[in-house]
Amino acid sequence: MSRTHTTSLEKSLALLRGIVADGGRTPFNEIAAGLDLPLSTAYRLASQLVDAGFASRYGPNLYGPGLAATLLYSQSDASAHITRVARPLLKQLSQETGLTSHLGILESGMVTYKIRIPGRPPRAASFTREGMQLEAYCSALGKVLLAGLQDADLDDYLHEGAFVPLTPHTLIEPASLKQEILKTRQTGFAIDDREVSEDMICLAVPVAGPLGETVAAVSVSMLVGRGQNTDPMGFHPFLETCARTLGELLGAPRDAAQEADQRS
Amino acid sequence: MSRTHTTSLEKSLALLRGIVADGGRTPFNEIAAGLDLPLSTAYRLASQLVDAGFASRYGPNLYGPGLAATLLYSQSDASAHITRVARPLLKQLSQETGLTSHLGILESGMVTYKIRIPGRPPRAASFTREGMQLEAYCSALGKVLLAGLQDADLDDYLHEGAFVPLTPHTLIEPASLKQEILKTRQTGFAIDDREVSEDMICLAVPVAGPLGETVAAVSVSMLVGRGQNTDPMGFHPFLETCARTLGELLGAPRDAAQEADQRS
DNA sequence: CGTTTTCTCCCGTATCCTGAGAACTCCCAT
DNA sequence: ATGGGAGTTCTCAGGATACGGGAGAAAACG
Repeated sequence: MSRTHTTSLEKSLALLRGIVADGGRTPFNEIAAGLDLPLSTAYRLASQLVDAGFASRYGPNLYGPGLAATLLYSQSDASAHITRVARPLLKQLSQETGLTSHLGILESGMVTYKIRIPGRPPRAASFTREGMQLEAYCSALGKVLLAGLQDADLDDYLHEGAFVPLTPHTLIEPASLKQEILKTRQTGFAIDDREVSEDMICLAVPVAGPLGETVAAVSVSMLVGRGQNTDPMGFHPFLETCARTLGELLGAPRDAAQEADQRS
Repeated sequence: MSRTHTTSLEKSLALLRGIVADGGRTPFNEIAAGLDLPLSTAYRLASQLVDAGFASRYGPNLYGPGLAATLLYSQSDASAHITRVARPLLKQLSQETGLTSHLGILESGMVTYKIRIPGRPPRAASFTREGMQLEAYCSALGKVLLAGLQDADLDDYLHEGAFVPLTPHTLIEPASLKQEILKTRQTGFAIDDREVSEDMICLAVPVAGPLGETVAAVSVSMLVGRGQNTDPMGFHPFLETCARTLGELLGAPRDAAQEADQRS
């Protein structure tokens, strides 16, 4: 637990993280205590962070994000970064499974499809395009992403939405949707069984970010004809491996399995 | 020039700045060279930044912003920070001058009034409110903020706009607007002489941010009756002092006077 | 005005950072 | 294949420099 052999830069950056984490609400002495930093050291480091513009003094016992760093990072786009890292992995996933794979992120209540890798053989009538947006409630990707929300945000979504059925299988009851999403949190995957299109089944799992939170989701889609009852769970290990690898590349903590940790 | 006595954290943060500065376009060896860092040292520091999630490896000789830090800082709002720091200064400014003072920032082509401190005596019919948005081309604040744009962005603005005259004095010709803005860049201030309202004159100056760029503008407004010809330039020193102090609090470089440095 | 909390400064010590160079890995041109 | 060059990591010894306990300003508090 106590990582004794921590270098000075590590300490400073951990401190910075603590300072910026919630916009400067955590008292400084708590942050320092949480990192086992002697106060005198913590102050010295903090004042250097301030000098460099990465942090800022908000008040007594209070630091917050610095303007320089805010401006600096405001130009960089998280989803672009994820997309860039993810694309080769999804290509491999489609290679292995022969299925169409997607990566999606949640943007203001809608799923944005950032990556789409066609399966083999490339089925003609696949309707997704990169960059397109789709309602979240009906797709496997969407359900996984919704499962990653905080409880409060999730309830907001469920209460405000007008859920239109795309197929006879689409879930449109807020109650059963919530049920489904809670189940997703436990199992770590979601299935779309012809809920968005009559001939399509999808399986999706979350991708963990640096703090273990869900930053994206990946899925595989299979077309189903009449009668043939293919089970998507056979592909789950491939999908899971892909998502975990991606998460690690994005800096997710080691143990961030398919858990969804929900705070108040 | 060569700051020999630089601490390790300073070096690391300077390196990080260089890495994040333009989304990972600058080759790593150039950054290191620019900071007089031995390559071996630079690599060591960079890999620590990557481990901490503040930077990310984009490719050979290429680093970029890290996802963890991007997510971290994406929650913090630059304009809120500026507003918080600026408010007491504007209060003092209004005290000293007896005029109504404003702080505004540019948001997608419009000026957002973030702070409004009423003058003395509090004139009744002042039409600005905190949080309100106004077209940029007709106010002193707007002209200063436009003057802070890159040339390309400025031209975009001038070409796309439909400039509606609010008073007979409003400039609506793109050419004369550009003229006015170029003059503003040189002089370091802008005047709105009854261009937005028949009975109001404003004087505005830019506020410099951490890189010397314009991040906001402050102004004082005076009501003019018929005949009385008050010269707003008498208040310029007060305004200038306020803007400079604010800039320093925001981490502006010492020498960022009223210069507007324009890059290609 | 006394008391508590926050914060800075000092200073000897040991730590850990430094940076040249060797070594390794790719990648490309020959 | 072979050599060369750029990119990257590793090693290591010496010394700068970061560390952190503690004293005591300096604020906030009551």
